[in-house]
Amino acid sequence: MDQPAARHTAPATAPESGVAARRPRGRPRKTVDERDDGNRRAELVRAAAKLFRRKGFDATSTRDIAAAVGMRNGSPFYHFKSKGVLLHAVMQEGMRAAIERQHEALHQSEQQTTNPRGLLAVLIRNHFDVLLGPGNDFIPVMLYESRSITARQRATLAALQGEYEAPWEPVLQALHRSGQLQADVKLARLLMFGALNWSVQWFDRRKGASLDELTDAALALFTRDLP
Amino acid sequence: MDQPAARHTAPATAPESGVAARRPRGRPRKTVDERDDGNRRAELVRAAAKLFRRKGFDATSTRDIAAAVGMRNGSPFYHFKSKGVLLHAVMQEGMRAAIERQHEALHQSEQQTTNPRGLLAVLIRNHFDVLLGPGNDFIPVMLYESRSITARQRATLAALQGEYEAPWEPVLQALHRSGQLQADVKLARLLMFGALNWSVQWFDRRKGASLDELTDAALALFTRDLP
DNA sequence: CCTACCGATCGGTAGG
DNA sequence: CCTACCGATCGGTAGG
Repeated sequence: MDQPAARHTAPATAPESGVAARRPRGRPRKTVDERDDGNRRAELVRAAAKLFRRKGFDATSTRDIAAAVGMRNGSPFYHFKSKGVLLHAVMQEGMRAAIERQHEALHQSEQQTTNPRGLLAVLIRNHFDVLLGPGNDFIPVMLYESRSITARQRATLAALQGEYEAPWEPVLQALHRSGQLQADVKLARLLMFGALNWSVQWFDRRKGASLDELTDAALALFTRDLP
Repeated sequence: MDQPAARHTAPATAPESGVAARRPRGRPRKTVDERDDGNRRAELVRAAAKLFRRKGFDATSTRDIAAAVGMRNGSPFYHFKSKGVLLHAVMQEGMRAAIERQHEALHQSEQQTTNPRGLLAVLIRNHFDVLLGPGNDFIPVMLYESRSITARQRATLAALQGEYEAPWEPVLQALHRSGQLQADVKLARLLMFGALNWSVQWFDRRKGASLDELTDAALALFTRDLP
């Protein structure tokens, strides 16, 4: 069923290159210069996303995450109340960035593209970027670790997901009306997102198709030419 | 991105109905009657599949699994050398059953159906059954816990997956030749399986579409009528 | 953000 | 397959 992808056995506790060295030691906490605090938090989220994606949420210890940013065992809890809150932060940050990125992609192309098929191409291409672009670990974590968040956390994410999916709806409706998309729109959307999201499992940036080729294939698979 | 699905918070340690009561207490092990041993092993695999699916591999303890079949803490290790071997057994058993089921589905329909689109319908419908049918936890576990198996284990599964996918290839090729499938065949196969496999994340047997309706939608989405 | 630590859980094993 | 147990790991906290 198309489910390969090597298990990265991981160098266990290798800290990010040089990060530990750059850590300002005796600095008083919470000075006027808040950049430091904010950066540390963002570093934690980024490192957590990377580890959660590679090893899974349960298999990643908070000690792993701390080590990745050059902190000691208990220090992540200074920034996040619990490991679960950190996971949620990864997902939220991922959705926030994805929504913004999609906005920009649509805005940039709106000058040239107005036909539904072109818009779908933009949406799909951007979605592949969000899923498979270098350093984009946030959304894959959200997609594959949703079991580990609470109902309340899931609710706030659902709102963001609705925001993300909103621009797709009119495009799919238009394609359906013109006969370029035959299937039931709601089921088509679910199946389409599945096809795209699953690419996380098999896509390898180093070999095989490019994201553009992937987009072409998806578009050819899902839509037909105007009758 | 279409990623809801409620988290089954689970009744924690409710044993299978009556299983514990039926356990033969003082029976000597390994008598001529080997049925018992085989059944216990199969029970473990089934219970493990159910728990692995609901809570994830890492979040499921071997104690959970033991309790689910009315065993004590260490007893699963009498049947399986390690938790990882048990996971692998779940996946293997799932693939074995899926392959057999697919064989039968193709055989049964071969009398009536010879056109590629009809065959694809049979394959997709059967795949939905394998993924979403009642009690079918094995394949979802394989799809979503592959990170937790070793490279060697993955290799044996890859062989089975190849066996499972084999009948799809000529069907997709034929559809491509006739113009009913436009996209590149290899990428189309990967995207299609993604669309189907992802249904595990959102499909709810109790509401919404039936597996037949799902199959229709997938077929309409992926293929076009003969030109 | 570090130090030092606690309580709980877990995979697995010996020995019957 | 049970009993009893070990060593390791983990999330989280107090106190500075």
